[in-house]
Amino acid sequence: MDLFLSTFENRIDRKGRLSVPAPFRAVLERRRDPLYLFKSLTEPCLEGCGPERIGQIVDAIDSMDSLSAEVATLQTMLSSAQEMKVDGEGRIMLSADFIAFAELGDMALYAGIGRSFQIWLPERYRARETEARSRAKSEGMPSLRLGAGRRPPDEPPGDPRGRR
Amino acid sequence: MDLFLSTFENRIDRKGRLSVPAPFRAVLERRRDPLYLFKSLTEPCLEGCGPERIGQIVDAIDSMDSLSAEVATLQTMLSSAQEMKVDGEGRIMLSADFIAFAELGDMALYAGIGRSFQIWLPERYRARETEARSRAKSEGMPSLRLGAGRRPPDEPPGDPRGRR
DNA sequence: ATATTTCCCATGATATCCCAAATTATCCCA
DNA sequence: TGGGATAATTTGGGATATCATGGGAAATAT
Repeated sequence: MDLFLSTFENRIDRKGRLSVPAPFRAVLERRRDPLYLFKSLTEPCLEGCGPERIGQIVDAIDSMDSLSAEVATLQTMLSSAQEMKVDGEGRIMLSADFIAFAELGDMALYAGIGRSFQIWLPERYRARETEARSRAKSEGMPSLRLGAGRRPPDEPPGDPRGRR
Repeated sequence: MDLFLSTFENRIDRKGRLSVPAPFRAVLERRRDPLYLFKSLTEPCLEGCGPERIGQIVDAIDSMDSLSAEVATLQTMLSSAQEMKVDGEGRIMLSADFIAFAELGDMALYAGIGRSFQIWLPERYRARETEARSRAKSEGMPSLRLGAGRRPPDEPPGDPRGRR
């Protein structure tokens, strides 16, 4: 299983082009998957994924009551989604809409979060990261059940298996 | 699977012509499908799709009690449907009836929602989007079980467990 | 005949392609 | 281990193609 991991900071040039990090491109190319971006529903960032996630949303909509608020929410995700064409140099073009939504300037930060990744204004991402870290310190780690989910709950803390 | 995604805002010119977004045209042309538009049953917008969705509606009607209210409702969709002719530049002409129904002015917003798309008065669509986003923030995302896709089929709908 | 609609071509804006420079990472051998 | 060579990646810019849009002329209908 190959995943989107780590963070990368790239420049948005004056034409609105942005390089996709080579490791992310490698993941998509290995699967021969196109890249989709859509506006996050809950945060000021863009989400990137492959087709399978888009397909899940489409199928969920078809199986739900078309009058429900949830369908409207899922439709909002799809109607903000774009299949990105990657140029010969591995770049995508961010629409003005995307740039405005994530409030990007001339730099963008990719944050790999496993099966998908996000694109943030770098300063904002870092602020959020330090915030998350201090929350972890004061409130303790979220309950993480790694593996098959049957690890004994009394395992000693300080487990080095953090992220990264 | 090629889908209708993203949003596009196009002008309705003084002759009443409206460009179909090139990516949407590409989806239809690849399948050599004509384009159908009909009035939404639930919202002040037009729905666009290929023949397969029209066929689904026809089949649904055939399998239902012909005296039921639902059948009358579905028939309303069909009777409002028009096969649109697309000119050499990829434009359609909206009937006065369609324009009045969706209350369109001189701009139209296409919203791709997977296997179909909608046409809205831009301001109205954006208001609806804002609403959906604030609802998603306060009430959490719709229950989408991403990843291993092993959601029990009997899970209650409206599960507030958002993702992440 | 008069009003629409359809076809055709023109134009401006913008995205895409292609090549090249600059930057960074990787490798290899001393 | 160091340091230079080599390769990979990111970034920039000009040329080209695509797309949305507008308008005139031909065709069709009223």
